[in-house]
Amino acid sequence: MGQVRVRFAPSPTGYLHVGGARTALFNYLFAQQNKGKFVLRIEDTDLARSTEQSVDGILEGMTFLGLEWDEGPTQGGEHGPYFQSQRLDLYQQHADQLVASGRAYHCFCTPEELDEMRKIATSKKQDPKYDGRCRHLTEEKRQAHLQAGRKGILRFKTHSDGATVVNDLIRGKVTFENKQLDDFVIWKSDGMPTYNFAVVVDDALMQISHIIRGEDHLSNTPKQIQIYKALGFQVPEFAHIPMILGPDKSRLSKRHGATSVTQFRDEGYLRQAMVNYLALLGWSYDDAQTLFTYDDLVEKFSLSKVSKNPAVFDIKKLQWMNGVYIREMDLDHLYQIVLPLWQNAGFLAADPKESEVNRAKLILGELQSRGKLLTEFEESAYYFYKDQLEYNEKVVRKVLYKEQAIEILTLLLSQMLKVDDFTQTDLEPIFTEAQQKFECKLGDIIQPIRVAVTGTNVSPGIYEVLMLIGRAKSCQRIKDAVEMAKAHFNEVK
RNA sequence: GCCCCCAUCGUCUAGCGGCCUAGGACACCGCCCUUUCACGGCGAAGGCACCGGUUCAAAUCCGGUUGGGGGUACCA
Repeated sequence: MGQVRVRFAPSPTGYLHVGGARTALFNYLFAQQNKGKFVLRIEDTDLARSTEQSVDGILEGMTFLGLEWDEGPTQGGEHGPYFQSQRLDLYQQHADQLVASGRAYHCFCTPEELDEMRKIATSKKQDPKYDGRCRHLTEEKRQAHLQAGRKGILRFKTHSDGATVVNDLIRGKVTFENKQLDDFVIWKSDGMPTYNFAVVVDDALMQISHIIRGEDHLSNTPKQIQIYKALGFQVPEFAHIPMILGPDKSRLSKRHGATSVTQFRDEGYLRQAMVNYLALLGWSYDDAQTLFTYDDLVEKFSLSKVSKNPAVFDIKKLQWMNGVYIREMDLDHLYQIVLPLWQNAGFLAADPKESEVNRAKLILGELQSRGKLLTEFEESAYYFYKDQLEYNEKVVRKVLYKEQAIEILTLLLSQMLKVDDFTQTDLEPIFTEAQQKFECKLGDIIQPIRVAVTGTNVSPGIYEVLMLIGRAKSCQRIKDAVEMAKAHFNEVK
């Protein structure tokens, strides 16, 4: 076997979705593992639907996932160009070749005629295939059509006898009867080649050795194989990986929620989690390992372990995995990632002082095991930074609007103002003494303070929270809470 | 309609004829830890789609049924 060359060939008609990303990942891993090349090619022959914006989105998604391509749009390569729209002359040459060799012919049927043809066929319970009526057009008629200004299209003359076998690396031999195929279009009237034609010319010319793509392409493979052969190209290896489905088992799409990888990034997912999860969608290593580093994947990935059945995308597992990677990450690294988010939220200055950085890391350290998404750290950190608390009304009513809560807060407030150092060592005794005095559980002391200081009943340990918020602000908030509770009781009366 | 692919807990999967009274992970439930929430620890529940074969023996091989997915475009 020569050098391994694989490719990812998205059409820029939308963002990079998880299905495409997973396909790109498998290609990337396979290339890395075999010291081969990973090619990125943009299949933009659909003039109506392709957009530049989509190209950017796809590149952005790939970059986020760390799927670096060896040849492609940005840096080129010796088999370029890498946009199909810039390879028209190549397709033209090969189409001419097929016409010259008698394997392709002009067809002047109108869409209406074709429609009619299919309807009749269907009503007669026959396959709605093209009947090949233009296959034997005389040269005069052909010229006449051309003279009349009809552009026409090109159809491939398929072999209808025998069978075409796709030797799939994942599924084994898949046999298609050639009589199932009709003379399909290879050149459209808008002057562009069709997918099934362009993909073959490109993969052959780009010397792709293994075509790893979604299972939705399996049924089209026999057509492509016939073109490979008609053009005298060597047929590459194929590996059709299973589809990714939504929770309702239908093909994953926008209506299932987030499906573009950049959107996942924006929602706070880490590259490692995304890659790890995607890798496990349709592939597994053994019965024990679920966490894989990039290097691990490159080493352990194999097409033979790719499963044949479609996989349902499970956001819950992705979230769990994201949490795992957040927890595993060392604090400095996590800080670097969260920094821009916090700056954006106004928590930290563009160029924070060292003391601020240290405090931010301490806060983040407390939050680290409590978040599954990076974006959660914005909400869970706000009371360390913002002066104005957003009280959770339900919680306030339940915890603060109690006669005893006012007493507890008042007592603790006076103690906290007196204490030498605002640290756990000095703070803890205050709480335990209060607990004894009120003859209650420690939690009954802590919860009112927590709500007073954070506005909610969920936070890191209370001593850490107090220390990180600081004496002045903590005491002020407790004072505010007491006022608020008192006001509530006055109102009730 | 026709063609192709697929079928193990709710989900992702291990399993490639006896090691399976089917293993792991997520989710769910319970318990522990505890100062709330997480984290962590322990435990429970939960599956070989169905029907026939082949075999001493089948989740594993074969056939059928059912179900799901894909293709059948001048989309890719």
